Amino acid sequence: MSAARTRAPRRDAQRNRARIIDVAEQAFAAEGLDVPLDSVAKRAGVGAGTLYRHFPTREDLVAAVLEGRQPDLDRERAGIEAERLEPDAALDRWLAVLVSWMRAYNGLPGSLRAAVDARSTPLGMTCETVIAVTDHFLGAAQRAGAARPDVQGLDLFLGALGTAWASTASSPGTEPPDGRTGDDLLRLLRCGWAVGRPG
Amino acid sequence: MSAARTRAPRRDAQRNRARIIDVAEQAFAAEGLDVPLDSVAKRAGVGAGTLYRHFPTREDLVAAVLEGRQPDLDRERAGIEAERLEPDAALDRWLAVLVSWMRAYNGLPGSLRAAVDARSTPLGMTCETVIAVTDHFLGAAQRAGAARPDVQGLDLFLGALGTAWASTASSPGTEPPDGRTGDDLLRLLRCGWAVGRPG
Amino acid sequence: MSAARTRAPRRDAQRNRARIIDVAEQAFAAEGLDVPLDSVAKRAGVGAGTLYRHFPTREDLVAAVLEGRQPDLDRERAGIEAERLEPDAALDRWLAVLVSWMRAYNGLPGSLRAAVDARSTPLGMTCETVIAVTDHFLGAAQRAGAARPDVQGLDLFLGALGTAWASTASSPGTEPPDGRTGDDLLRLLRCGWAVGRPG
Amino acid sequence: MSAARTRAPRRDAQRNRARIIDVAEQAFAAEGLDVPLDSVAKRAGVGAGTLYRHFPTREDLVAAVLEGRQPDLDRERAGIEAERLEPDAALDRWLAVLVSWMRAYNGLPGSLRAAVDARSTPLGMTCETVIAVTDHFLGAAQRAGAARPDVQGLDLFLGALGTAWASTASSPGTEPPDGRTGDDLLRLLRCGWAVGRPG
DNA sequence: CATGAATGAGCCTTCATTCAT
DNA sequence: CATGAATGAAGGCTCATTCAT
Repeated sequence: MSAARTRAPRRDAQRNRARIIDVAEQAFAAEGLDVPLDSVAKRAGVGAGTLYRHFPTREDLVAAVLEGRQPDLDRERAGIEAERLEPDAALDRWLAVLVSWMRAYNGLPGSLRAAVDARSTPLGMTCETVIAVTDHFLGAAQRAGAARPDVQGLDLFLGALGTAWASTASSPGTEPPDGRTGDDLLRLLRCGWAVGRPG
Repeated sequence: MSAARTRAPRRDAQRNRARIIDVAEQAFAAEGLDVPLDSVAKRAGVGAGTLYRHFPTREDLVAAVLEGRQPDLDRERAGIEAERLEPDAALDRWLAVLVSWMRAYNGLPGSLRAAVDARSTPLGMTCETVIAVTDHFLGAAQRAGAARPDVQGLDLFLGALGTAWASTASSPGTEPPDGRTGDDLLRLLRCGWAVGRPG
Repeated sequence: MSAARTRAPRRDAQRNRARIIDVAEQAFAAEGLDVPLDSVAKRAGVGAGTLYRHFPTREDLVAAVLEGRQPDLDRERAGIEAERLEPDAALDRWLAVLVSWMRAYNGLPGSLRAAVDARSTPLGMTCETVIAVTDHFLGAAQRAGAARPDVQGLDLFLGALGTAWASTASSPGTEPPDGRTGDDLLRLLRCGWAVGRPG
Repeated sequence: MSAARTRAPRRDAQRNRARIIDVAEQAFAAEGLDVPLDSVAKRAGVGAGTLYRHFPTREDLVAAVLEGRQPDLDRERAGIEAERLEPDAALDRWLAVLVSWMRAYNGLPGSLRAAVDARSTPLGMTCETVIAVTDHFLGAAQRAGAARPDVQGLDLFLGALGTAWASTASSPGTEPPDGRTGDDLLRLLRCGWAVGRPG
């Protein structure tokens, strides 16, 4: 790995790219996905053109930020699998992770919602990855007879999206309501396949 | 009450108000809740100031439009009750009505979502009315042991909101994906209490 | 003229409109048709939106400015006709007027060139008007056997456009070269019909 | 000629230069002279700096591209002379060639127009070359009494420029109107001297 | 000598809200 | 009470040119 041979005219470029992503992450978290890209560029100490060179589309930037958080998602997944839970409980947990992930930035559900329809975009691919994992957990639950067979990962993904959206303020600044987090909604969503037997 | 002495003081106003609402309804349906108010005013044949006088806030206009559709909702409710279904089936039906109602205009879920947090506004009161009905059906189901006791009408309202949102394109023109209408999502939502036991 | 009865909520609007046109005329003359509209608005002392309200398109503004100069053109035409010249001489004179008119603002030939292809726009209609006059003079010359019968007003208009263009700097700032005005070109253009009898 | 001893010092440079010109030719033809130089560099597989080193100015690049097409022009000229036409017919043919040559790339007339005023630049020298040939044909016609004596090659060059410009859409994509090609204009231009005998 | 990343000014457009008439 | 003109901030995007590597 002592690969310090490659000509590296990209040293600062990569640094800039990383800084942009870093700044964007914070900006998204603080002001939502709608924050003016100019302000991101400024805060990152680069020109507008530089940001644009790296991320021609806002979506591209969002995708890059999410990519940076991918390890977290992988870790969560591994954690769930390591616990060797019942299939339905595992799915349960995964959905909770999903919703939480979607709520990271204001407006993220909306972007993901749009990306699901437009595969092939970087963000669309991120969705596909996540949906695949969901399918994985869902499949196990279905094989165990713990989930309805006519449901797909995409359904759950969209359901989680709606849940995350409903529990998030759409307009930046609106607070995540009065204690009514998405938990109640999530509970409903879980019930969908975990069989909400009151008994 | 003493007949017609005044030339046309309030007559015009009411006519204008009605026309604005009518035009807005069409505009909302066609272009979503984001239509420039200017264009609504123009299409209604009134000045921007007039529209503004009647509806100081876009929310007010939305509320007025929804008010006009309230009878439909009442009728639906009456219809469900007239059928004397099992409590859970009735709730089921009501939720379907709810989601459908929320999907009438692009962007409506978002406005309702915001209004729920800000009661006292006209739109917030509309929400309360609808939530009350939901509580009515939910209560019956709960008393019949057909629904979890720890869920509230607000939860279902928010759930329906998320469902309606997820099944609606945010940007006008984007089609409700590949056949995956909100029905699948709705099914999940219903399952939450309707007991989705595959067996 | 004592017509001060009509409700006139447009008094200032018209004043603004006039001022914008006036300022634009100067700006076009000084910096060419490419001046930033923002600067025109600023110089006219109005907001960007106001300018935009009056002239949604740059073309609309150009058309309005030209409209203001229409009387000049009419006067020129009347003057030519008053002289009762031979048909070919009259056409000759009119073409000179045309070229001169086209050279008023840097970039005008280009806008007119585009407008000819897209009738129905305000600028396109201006073109049509001018072409009609050209057809008038050309027709007379043709009937007198002094001009080729297979040429149309549009041909001469385009020819004049090319002539005006060739004698005007395209990039603002470049001076109208070294004494080589459009006269030489115009001479060529005139010859096209003045002596072009195939027979 | 003595085979390949030097690794590739000048070889690359020349190869790059050639490739850039080649790519630029295609880009100019497809998108006009306004293509972003960045894109040309990218398509040529070189860095922007490299392109810039070879051609400090866009004009320089244009000149280089035209230089590449010079043989065609020479061949045309030779062809005309080989036919031993009457002087006026020869000039006629040459002008047609000229206009056609000017219409090769969108925006070319504009660049040439500017270059005429600024001799000494590479593009200006290209113009001079072409004007010289025009003078050659024109002179012959004048000596034969077939062309007005007070016209110069530069006049015809500018006339051809205007003709080429007027018959070319400025915005890429706009078609050369409804069948009205530059032929009609060219016809006018030809007439200017072909029959313009003052006598 | 090549690379290609960074710069950064500049323009157009939209629309909610106010207020003179 | 209606009108509709004016406001004016704000944001996304491009691209020629430079210069560090």
